[in-house]
Amino acid sequence: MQEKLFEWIEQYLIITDAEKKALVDLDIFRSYPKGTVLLNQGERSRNEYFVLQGLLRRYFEKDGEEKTVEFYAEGEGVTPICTVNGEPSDYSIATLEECTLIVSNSSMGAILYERFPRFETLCRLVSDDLILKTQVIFDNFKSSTPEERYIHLLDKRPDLIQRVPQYQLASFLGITPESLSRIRKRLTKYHE
Amino acid sequence: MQEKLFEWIEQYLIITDAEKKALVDLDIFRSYPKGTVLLNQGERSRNEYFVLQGLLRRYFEKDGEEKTVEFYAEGEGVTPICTVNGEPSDYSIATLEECTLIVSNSSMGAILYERFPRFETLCRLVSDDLILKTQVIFDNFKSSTPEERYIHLLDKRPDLIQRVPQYQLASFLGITPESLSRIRKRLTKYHE
DNA sequence: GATAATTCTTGACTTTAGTTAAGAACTGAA
DNA sequence: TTCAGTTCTTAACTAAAGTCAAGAATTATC
Repeated sequence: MQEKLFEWIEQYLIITDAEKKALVDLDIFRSYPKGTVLLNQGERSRNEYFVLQGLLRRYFEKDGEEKTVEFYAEGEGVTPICTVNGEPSDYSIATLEECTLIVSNSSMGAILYERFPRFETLCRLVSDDLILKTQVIFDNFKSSTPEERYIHLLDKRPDLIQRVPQYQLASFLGITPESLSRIRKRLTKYHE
Repeated sequence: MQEKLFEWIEQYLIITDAEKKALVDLDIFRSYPKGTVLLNQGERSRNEYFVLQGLLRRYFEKDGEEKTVEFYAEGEGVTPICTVNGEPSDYSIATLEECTLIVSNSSMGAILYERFPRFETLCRLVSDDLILKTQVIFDNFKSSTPEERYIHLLDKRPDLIQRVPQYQLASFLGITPESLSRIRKRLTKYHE
């Protein structure tokens, strides 16, 4: 399972065996059953999560509604966003499936940075990459209609369509479940 | 003018005089008149821009339309997004006002990282901060109506309303200029 | 200061999303 | 297998955004 982590890291930076060992020694691998709430909106936590197996959902409550804003599948990580400096989190995080995760916190990060300065390089590279991806996604989102956004999702993250309830997908696309249902109907009509 | 840069940096990390000098020695301060296109969609460039004075706009062409996706005012920087590894840029960048900018490229970054490792820490902190801000903005955007998004903009970046043509703001909000015009009308009606 | 170009507003009309409500389809647990 | 709870679809209606076109207001240029 930890091989998945190393594979992912080595997209960015080749690491030594000593560095691998340092990571494993932190004892950060954890499993959770489906439906586990890892973090509740309003709670303070410094944990960060990286998905080795399974699917996470990040969401928040607004006007009594649950708004789903992001999913994290294998090889994706919940950045410190929800877990900053002991501030109460704006978001909740829950597992949508049984999950194997890497759970770390900033003090572990500090230890790693000190012992292996290259981890800081790694984190910067990962951050820069994430900024880039997020911005492209946001820009596309802005300049698309709900229908185009759904088609785009079908293209880019087809797994989500299978793994996630539609009302959560709808929220993720910034529309109502009813609207998503109609969009799907519209698309099948013209596609067959 | 360079004081502005140091002020901004020291939100994240206090730097020494030697480090300040290293920055200034890179000779990175540049001025551009209003309307200068710094980067054209499709061009390759490794430059990064940080705004000391003035306003930048990032945009791209889609269906023959110019889609404005972001503005960068004083103290904001165009991250390497448009300027990755010699890939043709997905975006254009232009000045909306006369600008004083810091123009740097990744080779300068590499020099700095080597001579002053703390710059890598700085960049990571800045990146993490940007990820956080961008995600919060995106999440709000997703779960808001166009009208709410405009009200939010009024609240968070009132300067933009003054400094940017409305049709570019509309695009930035993901709507048509006509729609923005009607939203403004609606709001003044109920507000006075 | 007159003219041209750009930007903004308005109106009429079309399309799509939001809302509310009902019921169908599916899922999971006893 | 049945029942309850959840999720998805449909329908009727309302509200808002997109589109197209015209003209008003503003800004830039000579």
